[in-house]
Amino acid sequence: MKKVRVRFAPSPTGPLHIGGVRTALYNYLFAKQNGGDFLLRIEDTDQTRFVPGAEEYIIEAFQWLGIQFDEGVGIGGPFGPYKQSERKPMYKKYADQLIETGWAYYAFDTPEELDARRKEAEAQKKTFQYDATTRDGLCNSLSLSKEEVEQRLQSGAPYVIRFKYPANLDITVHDLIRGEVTINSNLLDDKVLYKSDGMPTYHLANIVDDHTMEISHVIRGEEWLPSAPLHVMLYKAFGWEAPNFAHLPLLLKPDGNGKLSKRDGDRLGFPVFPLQWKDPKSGEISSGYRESGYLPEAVINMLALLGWNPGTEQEMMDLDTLVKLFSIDKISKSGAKFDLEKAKWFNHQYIQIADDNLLLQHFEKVLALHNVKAEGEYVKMVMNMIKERVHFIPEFWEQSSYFFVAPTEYDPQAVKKRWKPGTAGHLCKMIEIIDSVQPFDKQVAHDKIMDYVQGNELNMGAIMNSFRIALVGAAKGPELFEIIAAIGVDETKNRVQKAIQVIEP
RNA sequence: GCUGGAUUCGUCUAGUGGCCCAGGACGUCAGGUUUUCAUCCUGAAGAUCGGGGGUUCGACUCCCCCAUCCAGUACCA
Repeated sequence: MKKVRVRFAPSPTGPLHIGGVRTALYNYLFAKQNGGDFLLRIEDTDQTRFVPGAEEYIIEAFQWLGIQFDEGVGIGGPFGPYKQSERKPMYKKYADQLIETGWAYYAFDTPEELDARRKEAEAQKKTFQYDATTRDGLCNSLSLSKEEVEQRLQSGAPYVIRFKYPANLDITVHDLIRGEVTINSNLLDDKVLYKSDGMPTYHLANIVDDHTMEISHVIRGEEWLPSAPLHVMLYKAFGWEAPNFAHLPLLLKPDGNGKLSKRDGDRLGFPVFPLQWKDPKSGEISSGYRESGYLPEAVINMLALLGWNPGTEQEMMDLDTLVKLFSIDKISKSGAKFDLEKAKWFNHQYIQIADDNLLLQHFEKVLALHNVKAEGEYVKMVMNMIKERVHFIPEFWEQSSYFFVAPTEYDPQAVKKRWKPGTAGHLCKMIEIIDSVQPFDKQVAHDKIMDYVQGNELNMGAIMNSFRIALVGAAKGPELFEIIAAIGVDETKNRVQKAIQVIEP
């Protein structure tokens, strides 16, 4: 049995899409479950699409998520280099080998000529295809004489190397998720394997690398399914054993249909990228899960369940658990829509079970962002009082600001509902009562206030909520006497007086 | 257009011929807890299993046709 080796092979053309993260996650889970290796290979054969910073972004994203590679770019390993641009010299000989064995041929047609052919065909409602039926009419080593080919090659004329499909051959791809997928070679285009700029295309580089890196399973997005027959044929042409294939369903946009794209995220209010990304050219910023206040564990859990399930009703799973439970045959065949509400729920769950110290670090960062300095124990106490209310890290502030800073505004709706004529008088009286509890004890204070409220036949809801408005600025937050205990009696007095001044000028 | 893939509650999904007049989760709604908000608890609504034909004693599950959606169709990956 061959050792399990899988790879994640993005191209550095921009930030890593969340769908790509899921693909990587599934690869990781599969590798770890089978005691295999997981590698990162950068596929940068298209020099025109290279985006600076993209590679670093990819590495940082996986660091944040806690998904570790065993080999690859940034780590190294026995099968390096792991960046295709650095492997450039080795591809040519494989392309030549295919020419020698008759599986490929030189083509000298210019992009313009081919473009014209395509347009022409389109005008007749047909599709132009570079294949067995058209090869002879085009400019290549199959249609030209040997001497002519030789002469063109020697003169340095630009050329590409194309794969030569055998005519009318049924090619079957065995897919771990979809079963057998068969297509006839007559329907396939003689794909370019080697470009005129001296770089291989994805197809060649991918097969050569997967083979030389001893990849056992290719787990990738469904968008690759149509080119899988080519890959199968390439393995055959080289006489190599093909890896197992698994084509993952796509991640769809939450509304309507179609692949989740960069634009959808900011349009619908959720990140499409793990980390925030600033486009180096346009300066445009796309939000990231990390910056939006997601915990990596939540992102992983949510992503894992988009297209896979453990077969039980368990939903909360950390990385280690996922490694244990994952299985390719439980991956679904159809695309999954991203669900913001479910993501939110997951994040809330993970905030509740997060390690206190880790959460504290997040909380302290949020406070620093709002220029608040506070003593550690106090911050910790506040955090535990409010954390069950927060779904995303930045919400720590809106749920806790009044523990650090007195409110300057009072929610008009709450005021309208709870602040009645006479409220101010009662609040003053209550302040006196609270002040009389020496030393302050929240239970004693609570009981005394209750006596006052009942003794004066007041509306509990109204009076207590007006008190809350004065302290918090809104109708929210933990138990009132907890808040008083936290901020102190003096501060309580100040806030009540200020509220009366502002609300009843 | 052509080729391939997919199709179960709004969403993610369970379901591999009888246990399914379809189960769970998120969301929604209602009630409870909380003096408020959030949380939490309980309950409810919600899918004629895309449509139509078969096969079978019996189909969400097998076969065929149709429809719809998605992907691919580059010297991009």
